[in-house]
Amino acid sequence: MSISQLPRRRAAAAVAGEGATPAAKAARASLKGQQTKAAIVDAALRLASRLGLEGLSIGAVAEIMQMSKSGVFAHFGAREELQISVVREHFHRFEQEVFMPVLALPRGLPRVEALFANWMKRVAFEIESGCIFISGAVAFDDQPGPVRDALAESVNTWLDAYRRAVSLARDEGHLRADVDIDQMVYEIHGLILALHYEARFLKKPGSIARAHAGFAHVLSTYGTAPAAAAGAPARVG
Amino acid sequence: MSISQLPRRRAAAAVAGEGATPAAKAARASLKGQQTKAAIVDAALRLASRLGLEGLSIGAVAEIMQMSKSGVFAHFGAREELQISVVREHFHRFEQEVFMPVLALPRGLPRVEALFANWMKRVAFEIESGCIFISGAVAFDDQPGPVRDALAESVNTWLDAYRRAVSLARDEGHLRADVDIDQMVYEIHGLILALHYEARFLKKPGSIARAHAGFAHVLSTYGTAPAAAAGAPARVG
DNA sequence: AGCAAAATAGAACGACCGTTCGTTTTATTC
DNA sequence: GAATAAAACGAACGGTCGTTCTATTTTGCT
Repeated sequence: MSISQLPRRRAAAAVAGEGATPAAKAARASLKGQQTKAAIVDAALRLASRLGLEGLSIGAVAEIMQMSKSGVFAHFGAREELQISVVREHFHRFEQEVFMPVLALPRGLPRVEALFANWMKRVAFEIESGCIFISGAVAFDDQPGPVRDALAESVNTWLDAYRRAVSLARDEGHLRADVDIDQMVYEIHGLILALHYEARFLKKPGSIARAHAGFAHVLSTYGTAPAAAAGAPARVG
Repeated sequence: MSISQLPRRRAAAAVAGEGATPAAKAARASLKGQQTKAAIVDAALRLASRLGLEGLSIGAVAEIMQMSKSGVFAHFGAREELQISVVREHFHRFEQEVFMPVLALPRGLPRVEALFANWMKRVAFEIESGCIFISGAVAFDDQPGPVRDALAESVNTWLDAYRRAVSLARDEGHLRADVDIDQMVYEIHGLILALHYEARFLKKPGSIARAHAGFAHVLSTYGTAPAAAAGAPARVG
């Protein structure tokens, strides 16, 4: 089970050889090849988190891997492919850490709350390393191409998953019947973006608490729980 | 009058010559020099809005200006100085378009609303051109130096000004007495960031309306107006 | 007009980039 | 272990970048 029907990366397909297209010289990969490629993507992901997707250079990755530039390059055939691999890997980890765990919870408000908590946890961690979904969005917002497409697809897949969770919560009666799903997710997304901005760039303390308080505030408005009807406290310690 | 006590760019100071420090070869600028420099910064600002501050190259600016690279370079002595000039110019225009007009309004809620409206208007315009305060924050969030400092100083100056306006509104009794200023501005900032993200990167329609609805929602929670007490409509057309 | 200074041009440098190519080393398979 | 294919290397190419240096033009002032 996965976050959506996103076309999965052909895993066993690479082993088959698939007709041996000469132009796309993907070829069949050996065991060692797959391992080092995965290690390269891992290193590249760490690098791209700090420097951004556009700041990702093959030479820097090669130095970390203690490999030659051409050795790293050969695994991807183009820098763009490396960038796309990084985006996919980031999405995969995001899915594993944020989305998958909540499937064990009952649908409705519990999942909506847990998804936000996991999302927050991840972005809070990324305050120090940087978030590719955020930095990549800025770097590629005006630059069409496959990297931008992969990035937008990942983000949209996640946001759609969140909207579905919110929608279920409304169906369960945990949220007001007239709640605008897009509006609620928009406001929650803003809380996350403000966290990344104020904590990572401005280095303003207390941002994590403000994100949590903002979420409680959103719930108190759109939710149907009796405790929230009177309005949540406007101040947070 | 200005948005704050931010140290203004020495305007007439450059004419004096100030002891002729040889290392800082700013020297005295002729009339023509000042004009072309201003034109360069204008072109650079437009370019940096699209490509980001780090994507700003002297060669590209020179081509737009129909000048030689070295001709452009000589006005700044370093690329970093050009970037800083762009940041300052962006701040200056932001101040003129967003902050200054509201001083004509009575303090309190009217100013808070007008500031948001102007802020929104500007960011909505920047959906097509890009916003330096947002793209620059991501590009320089992990890269210390004078450019980052200039950027953070500008943003903090603006956010502080907004916090002061909110604080006055609370003093006037237009907001709840227990409102947390930082919290409220954090949430409003999130609405702006979400607008830039969803409209410019994801190209999702209706984002502007959602930002407005989000602001109304914030006001209905922190405000004291009787109409807002029952809660604003959760859905927006 | 004439002179000093500022503005601009042009060529070149060193660094880094992604990419290509031919070779060599390492893995996998029979 | 020999044959074969994949992986890795190392050098080089063409390009862009910021920057430097020297020469030339333009401007501002008396």
